[in-house]
Amino acid sequence: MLKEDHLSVTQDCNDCPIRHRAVCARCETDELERLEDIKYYRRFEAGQTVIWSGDRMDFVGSVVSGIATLTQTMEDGRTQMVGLLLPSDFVGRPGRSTAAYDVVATTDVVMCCFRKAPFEDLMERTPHIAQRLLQMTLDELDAAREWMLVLGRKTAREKIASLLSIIARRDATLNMGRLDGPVTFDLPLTREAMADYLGLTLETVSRQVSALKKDGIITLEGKRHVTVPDMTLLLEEAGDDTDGGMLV
Amino acid sequence: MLKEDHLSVTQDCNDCPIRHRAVCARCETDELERLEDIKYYRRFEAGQTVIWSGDRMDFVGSVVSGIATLTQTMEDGRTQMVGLLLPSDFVGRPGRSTAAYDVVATTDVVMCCFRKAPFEDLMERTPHIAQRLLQMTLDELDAAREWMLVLGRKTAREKIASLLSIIARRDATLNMGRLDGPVTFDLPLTREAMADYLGLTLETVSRQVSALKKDGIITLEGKRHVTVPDMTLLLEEAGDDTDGGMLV
DNA sequence: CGCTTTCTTGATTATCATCAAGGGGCGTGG
DNA sequence: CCACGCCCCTTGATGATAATCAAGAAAGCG
Repeated sequence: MLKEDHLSVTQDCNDCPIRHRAVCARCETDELERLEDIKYYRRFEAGQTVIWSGDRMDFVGSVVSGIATLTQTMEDGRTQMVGLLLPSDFVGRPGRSTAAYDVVATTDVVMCCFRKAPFEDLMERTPHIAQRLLQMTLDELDAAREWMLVLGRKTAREKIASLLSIIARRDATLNMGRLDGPVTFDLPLTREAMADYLGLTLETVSRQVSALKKDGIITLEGKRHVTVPDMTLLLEEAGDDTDGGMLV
Repeated sequence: MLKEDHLSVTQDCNDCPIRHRAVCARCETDELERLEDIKYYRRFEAGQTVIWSGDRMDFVGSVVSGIATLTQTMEDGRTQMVGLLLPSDFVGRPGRSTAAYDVVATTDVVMCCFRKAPFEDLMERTPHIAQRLLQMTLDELDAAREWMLVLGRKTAREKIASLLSIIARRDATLNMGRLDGPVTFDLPLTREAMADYLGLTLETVSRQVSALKKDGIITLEGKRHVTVPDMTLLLEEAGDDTDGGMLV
């Protein structure tokens, strides 16, 4: 009902909450204006599929608010999450016409979309866009490689601790929180989504979360609200280099 | 002894075997000339470490010949391969001063290196380089995501079959081979490297290779020379969508 | 308040890791 | 040319970790 109202809330790029972190971050005023010409907002409800793998993609875009996941599914139903899309993250690949992964909204999501063909044209003529996209893609590649170590070599307990650290760190940077005292955040994922992220079953996720709680590494209020009394302990459980630079 | 000779073999970009696939692929003649000014060749012997994680990196570059690996290692020694670098692949990250991963030469390797600072300058002024690097990085990200499915959700047997398919496909495209008859190739990796690639132990790799051999999916001459009588069967073992487009 | 979705916990099983021993190829040196 | 040693690989026995199967509790929602 109010949906259409929400759609029009964020029309002006200057008021955009992701203005300085998204693919448009480096654009000058005139470049932004050209992006405005081809942009439109779309809203997706929690649980809704944004794009099916294999579907034709005629837009690319940025997550403005909410959380979405990128997943791959095998024929027999086994699924692996391969990307977690947060506000300012980019969706879609210039130069490719069909989606390679399922994109699903985990919470309500607002996306700032660009029609693909005009966006590609603009990118050819606007180095600032391509430069920013390169930077973002390199960051994602680094994240993917970190993730590969988690998937390939860590134990279930370490996997859970790793995921919690990642979410805690992100929340801290987004909300200007600090990492040297107790850290508190909400899990944006169900146990099943956590399992798909980590290559585990949801039962194992549940058990390991309980174990970390029993050992005092974390405390829970309800199932989703997590407090980490001492980040150092959590990072040790994750098997990461002892706090190396992370708390700085 | 002949080493220094080899170093000077590939001095002219026009004769370069990776000219049309590396980061310089889109460059015009004048752009290439500016790259020539800042490039130099380096050779690494099999087993030699190209860069240690955490080390200062004052160059970036392309693999000209040979194979190198990107690996991460945990404090207790567990290691995960996160990249397999083949001829034309790019090493290093513009805008970052220290290496994030160990780079190790698996075979003898020749690299075409660019001093980092001049390369970054040149990239700012040469969209053709940034564009090509973006394309290559997006491809790597796709490969990493495919790899994540393998690490997170596939069984040991499927992992081995997946790796063999990847190598077979690559060999076919490099050597203009076909994938619709028997396919033959050499494994460029030891059992241990395969294990680090797949998140397994070398014993499990050995057992699963033997099992695929016993079941007639592959045949072996020696330990490294593999023949796949029927790619369709191997792809089925890998758990991939039944040959979908792969044989085209 | 009842229903569905999400989560927890227990019992059992399967898969892969670990520990252990030995085979085969290859280069080096006697 | 052969013997020795080293590296890489194979195979077997055993054990640990996480998956599977199953039941029920808690939380969210109409």
